[in-house]
Amino acid sequence: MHPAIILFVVAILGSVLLSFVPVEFPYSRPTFFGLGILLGGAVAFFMGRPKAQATRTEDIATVTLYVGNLPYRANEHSVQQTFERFGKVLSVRLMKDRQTGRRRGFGFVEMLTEDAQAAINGLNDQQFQDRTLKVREAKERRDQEEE
DNA sequence: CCTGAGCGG
Repeated sequence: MHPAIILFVVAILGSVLLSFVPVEFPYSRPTFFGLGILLGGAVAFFMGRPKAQATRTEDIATVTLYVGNLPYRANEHSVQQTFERFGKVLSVRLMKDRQTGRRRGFGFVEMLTEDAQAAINGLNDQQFQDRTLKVREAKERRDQEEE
């Protein structure tokens, strides 16, 4: 439900509640309505928060980098640390065969678009744990990312 | 552990 609707309903509810309080209730109807607005606003605030975060996440421009020729002993943490020398790393996925559990020697690193080129320049064809890394923009296989 | 081109869940 939209936060604004909740705000409105709570406000209306607040003013209607006035009819159930004694006549000598010290607060006026507009004041009560105002309290309803405040309460509704608080509800709307907390309901709106996760939504706002999701929107911000979608607004971050990222690229997924293909990382090939990885050593089988490489773990996600070491790869992430390596790429973080060049910028913000959003996610690291090292692909391994689901049946055998064997590492496949490549993976994907999601980075901020503004940092990705530096990571490609800095890491492609560079040595990483005795292997020569291949780093380039990933071909989008499933969903489309910003470039 | 085993493997060496490769673009995923």
